[in-house]
Amino acid sequence: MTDAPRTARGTRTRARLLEAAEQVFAECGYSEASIVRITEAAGVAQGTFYLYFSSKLEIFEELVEDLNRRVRHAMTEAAAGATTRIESERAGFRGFFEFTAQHPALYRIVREAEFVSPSALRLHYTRIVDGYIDGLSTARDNGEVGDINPGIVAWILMGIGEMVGMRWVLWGSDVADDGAAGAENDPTASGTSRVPDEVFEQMMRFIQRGLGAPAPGTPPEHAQKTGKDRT
Amino acid sequence: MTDAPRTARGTRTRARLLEAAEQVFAECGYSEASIVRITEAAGVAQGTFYLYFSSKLEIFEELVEDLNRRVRHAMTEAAAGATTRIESERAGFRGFFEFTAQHPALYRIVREAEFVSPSALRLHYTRIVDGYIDGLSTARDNGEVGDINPGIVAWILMGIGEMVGMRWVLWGSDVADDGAAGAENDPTASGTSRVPDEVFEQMMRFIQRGLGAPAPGTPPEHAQKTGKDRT
Amino acid sequence: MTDAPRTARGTRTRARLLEAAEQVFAECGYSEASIVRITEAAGVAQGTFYLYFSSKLEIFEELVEDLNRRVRHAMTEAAAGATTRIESERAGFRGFFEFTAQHPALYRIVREAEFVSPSALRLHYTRIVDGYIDGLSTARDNGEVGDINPGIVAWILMGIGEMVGMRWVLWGSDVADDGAAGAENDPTASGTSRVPDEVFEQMMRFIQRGLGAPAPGTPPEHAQKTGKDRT
Amino acid sequence: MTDAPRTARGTRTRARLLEAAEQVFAECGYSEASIVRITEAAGVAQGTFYLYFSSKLEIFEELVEDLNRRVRHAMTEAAAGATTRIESERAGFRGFFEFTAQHPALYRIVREAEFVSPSALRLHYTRIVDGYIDGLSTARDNGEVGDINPGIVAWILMGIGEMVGMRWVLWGSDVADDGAAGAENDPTASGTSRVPDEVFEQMMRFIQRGLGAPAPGTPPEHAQKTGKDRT
DNA sequence: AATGAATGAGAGTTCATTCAT
DNA sequence: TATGAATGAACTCTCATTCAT
Repeated sequence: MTDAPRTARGTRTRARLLEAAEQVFAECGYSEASIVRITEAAGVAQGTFYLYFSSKLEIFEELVEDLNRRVRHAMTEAAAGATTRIESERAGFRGFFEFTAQHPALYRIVREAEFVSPSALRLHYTRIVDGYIDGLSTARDNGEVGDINPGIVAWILMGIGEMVGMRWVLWGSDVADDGAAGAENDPTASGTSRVPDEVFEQMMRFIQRGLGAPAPGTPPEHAQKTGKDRT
Repeated sequence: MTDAPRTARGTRTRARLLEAAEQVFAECGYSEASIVRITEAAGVAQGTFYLYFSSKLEIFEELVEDLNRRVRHAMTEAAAGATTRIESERAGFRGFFEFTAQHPALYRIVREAEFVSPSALRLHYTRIVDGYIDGLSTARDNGEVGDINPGIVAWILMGIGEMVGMRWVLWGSDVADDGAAGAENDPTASGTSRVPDEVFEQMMRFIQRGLGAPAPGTPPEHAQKTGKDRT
Repeated sequence: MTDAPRTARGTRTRARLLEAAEQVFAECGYSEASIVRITEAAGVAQGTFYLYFSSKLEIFEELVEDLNRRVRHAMTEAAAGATTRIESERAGFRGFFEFTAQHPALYRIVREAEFVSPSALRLHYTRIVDGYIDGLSTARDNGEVGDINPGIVAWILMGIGEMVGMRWVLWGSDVADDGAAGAENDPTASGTSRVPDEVFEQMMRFIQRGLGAPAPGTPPEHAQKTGKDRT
Repeated sequence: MTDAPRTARGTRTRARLLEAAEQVFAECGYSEASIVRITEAAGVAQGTFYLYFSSKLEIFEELVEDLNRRVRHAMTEAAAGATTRIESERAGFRGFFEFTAQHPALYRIVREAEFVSPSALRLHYTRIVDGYIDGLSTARDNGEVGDINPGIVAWILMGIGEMVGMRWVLWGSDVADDGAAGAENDPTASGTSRVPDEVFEQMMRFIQRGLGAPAPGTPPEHAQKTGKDRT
């Protein structure tokens, strides 16, 4: 009754609907987004929507799944060339922020998903977290980080990334915010993401210390202790 | 055209509406919540609502403001007796999680606010963050933590608290989640909040290290203590 | 959330909706009838409908119930003055046909109810049938009719009345129908109903005989046997 | 613009559509039935439907026509071997009930047809009635029944059959119904139809008497036989 | 201060039908 | 002959809001 297109034309239409949905959801959020808006954006009739999706919720969940796949891809892709744990972490966060900057939908959609589709929300977070867990477990076993519990610390990293991403990528550096003034005034951010360098560095330094990781270039046996010496 | 009640009866009605709204918003989210439901829960007629609030948005924003005031109160109250920075931090997080456990509305409402009232959302986060900034600035000047940028690190702490709160307070410890298995199986959480002790301790250790703070029981002259000296 | 009006105005509106619904259902049948049509006919807004009825089905069922009550009232009322069983039967059918002529909705609605609300349909028939059963049981015990099973014969009477009503009241006497030509050409029907006299008399004679009832003015002891002698 | 298939394959497809339609209409009624459902049940694409039928109404009317032909066939077939009028009547009703039991569609569809296609409905009834009229006219001329008006009595028989069929074939014997209790408890019905024997016998006795026909086993010179002589 | 009837725009969804392939 | 994508009007139903009482 719905779902899989059987011709090339159908495939194209379905894809256009998904694109339109991402755009509309990002702009107005789940509940303000309407099928009319989505189909208008996709340039098809309302009825066409129901040829491929059985409800607004269904396309939403597919979209969350899709974005999740893409953000994870962006993160692993970014981290691909890294040789040390911490480099990989840096690259991963960079990838995350850049993806967020390019697809603000991710953030907006995911946060609202709490009410719309709790299961989709959990799956999204859990999948990303699982990636962190893998990396952290390996790093711990290699002595690259301290004796942390990866299943917990992964959520911490997730929280940091999400909040920093919201604050600096989504809101931008022009937000009135006493106290971080220095950073605000410097909109020069590396890459395409809008996280100012100082913010990114502070964040990475915090994480590194938090993980009990040796500073870059420091012999591994001094790990946590000598973290202060760098810079 | 609305707003301030002029009699004691009116004051009571208004309060009942706010209470009902918190409950209804927490249960269904902003857009699913309807005035009918709120007025029903408050035991008044639909028209009565508009005697005290000019729109659904208005009561929502007032509610966010109210919750924000209360969560900050809970945090400072909890931290009141603390003598060291880290103790205060611990107590603050404890207070935060406990409040969240008792008022899941906070989380749910705030996360959806992104689309409903971005300004309310920002105000909420900013106010909490400002509290962190104050504490962190003082701590840095006292040498209790490393030479961090409080305007950035505050957001990091916010992110950690929010994600851990979502994961363990809102979702509970019974969520399937490979990797943090040990923690999951131990639902003994201190206080009324549902964050398992191990999770809480891991989080605090991460934060402490991240801040460049001396580990508890560690002689202050060592490693982390001097973190502030750099730069 | 729906149903009972609390003011005189509300009561009036609800009644207008029911009236409009009867009219619209009679005209177009259940599925072609739309809430728009009903509310337009009632002169209220669409939303108003849902103040008093939670769905099209609900108003339909209430209407069937209502019509059922009224048709039974019309039948018993008509039969009130009758002294013998057969007189009462005659009067009852007369009442039935007259009501049908004035409220064609009854027929149309009830017949379509098979798909819409089987329970309402059954209740409708069962209630009328129960009336027949009572009358027939008494008549049998009095020796006014033969040794029939009232629980079966009642349905037979129901069927006769319904079909004759459909054929002559609803379709009218102007229907092309070879074979009953004589009756057709005589549109003079007693009372306000449109069942031609000959049809009514044939029907009553059939029923009388079928019941094993003595012809009017015949001593009861000859009951079935001498039925032929009358006229 | 549509209609007649030109190949064997087309003929098969058309037949499959009709079959599917009967099934779907019987299940959901006319308005709830959708072309999608019919085509799905038939295993063809939606567009294919319009190759053979120009509209939903058209297939409906063809179906009513078809069923009408078949039910009449079933009735005449069943009555074929009968030697007396009353035997033939019995057999005819048996055939009718059996057909109804096997094709509940007949009932359901026909009753809803009132709104969908009044002309089809009338044609359906009229044709069956015409069969009765023929039989009754002959019987009357032969003195097998009283001096009835076949054009009227035929409709009476139709009504009896329809109501008994609805009550016992469609609803079944397990319907709560005070008064006919004895019959309910005996689900042993002859043939494949579900009309209990007692119900069938009561019905036939009623009809026989109503027609002024001699009871079976009654010497023809008595009572009912001479009913025709009156007037 | 409080009520609850009334509104009407707009939501999601269905479906008979058309048409290019 | 057969497909299935596409249409768009129509449907039922919801809800924030207004207003007479």
